[in-house]
Amino acid sequence: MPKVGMEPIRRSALVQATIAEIGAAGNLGVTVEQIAKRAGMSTALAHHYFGGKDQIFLAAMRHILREFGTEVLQALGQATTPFARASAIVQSSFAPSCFAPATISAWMTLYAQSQSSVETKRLLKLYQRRLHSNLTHALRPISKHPERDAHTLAALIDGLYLRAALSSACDPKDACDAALQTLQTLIESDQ
Amino acid sequence: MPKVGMEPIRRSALVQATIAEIGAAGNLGVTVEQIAKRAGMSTALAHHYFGGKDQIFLAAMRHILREFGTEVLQALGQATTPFARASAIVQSSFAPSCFAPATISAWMTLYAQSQSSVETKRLLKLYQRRLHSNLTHALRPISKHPERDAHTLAALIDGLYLRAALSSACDPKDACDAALQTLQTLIESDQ
DNA sequence: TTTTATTGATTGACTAGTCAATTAAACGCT
DNA sequence: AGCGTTTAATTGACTAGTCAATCAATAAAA
Repeated sequence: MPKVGMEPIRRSALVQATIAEIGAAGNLGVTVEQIAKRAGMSTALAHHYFGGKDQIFLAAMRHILREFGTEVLQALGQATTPFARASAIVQSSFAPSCFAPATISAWMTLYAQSQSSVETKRLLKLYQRRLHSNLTHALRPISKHPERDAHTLAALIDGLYLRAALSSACDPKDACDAALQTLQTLIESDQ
Repeated sequence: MPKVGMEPIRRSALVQATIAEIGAAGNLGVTVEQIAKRAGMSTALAHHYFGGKDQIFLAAMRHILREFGTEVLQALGQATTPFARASAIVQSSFAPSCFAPATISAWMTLYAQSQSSVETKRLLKLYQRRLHSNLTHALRPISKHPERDAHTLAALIDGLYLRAALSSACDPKDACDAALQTLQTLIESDQ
């Protein structure tokens, strides 16, 4: 029963299903059939709309990155002071949505895939550049070394995320507090 | 031409070949056949000694972690002051051996696999615990918050490593300097 | 003769991707 | 409004390939 205009609906369903399946499996060992089944369609249709498995995965990765980007943008919009801006970026990075099992798995997979897929690497670099740029902009009025501190803070966020995501008693709040604490220390230091 | 006592030789060759293949492929999409071929034996023999693909990969991961552990231990042995100890840990984490393509890929794979393999997760936690413990011990005499600063520094190391490993112009030295700089800042801060 | 090392050949299962065929909506023409 | 044509949606069935794991058989050392 073909209804016209299904393409965006199907694509979105496939992206959602992909993220869900990666979350359930924990890695990229997910078949197109599983994804298509969860999205309520045949594998042929999935191939029809995306062309291949790689494209499906890339679309899912882009979706996660875009979602994170809007979350940061929204948090930044409500911040009025430079410190509040830096703080908002940190807090967005440890938002509950970033710790959904599917998101964690997708993020880890992103790192692993970046070693063999240039497009995945490009995506990851894009995320890192944006994070760095946002932090630099926020820190410029309050830090003596905005670039350097942004770099440190960005790496710290990634590292704390890794540790929090891996820990069984995964507590995003502790990681967030640690990052905020270090942010404070960095801007207070003269050196 | 069966010579007795081949087991340790074969196992070691398989581990080396696994790391090399992961480095060449960039991910876990490596077949037992490729590994066995590089190690100069049949797939049947690889299965004979390790039981299965998972075991081969786990052995490779353990090997990398053990190698890193001895590197840290050696660096610690030459350090006399607390600061030198902390510095040695940081520098070991950014040693050239950690940035061999194969090591980078293995490390990324480790993160990704930890989401679906409990044994891999266990290995990764072991590494993190050791790093944290080493840092805490080194920082105790020179930091007002040894535990907290160790946690921060450990996360920073992981994050800086990720960024350095991902960057095209991969410069371990810059990452190392950034970590040392932050170490300095942390122990100088009263707060 | 027992044990260890070793492999070629094979099996069984799985998977990405293709394709021809089907259904019905949309469109154009009168 | 009716009718034929084009187009989008959809899938079952199939292909061609891959891969982990097994096993029976062989060779030589103990």
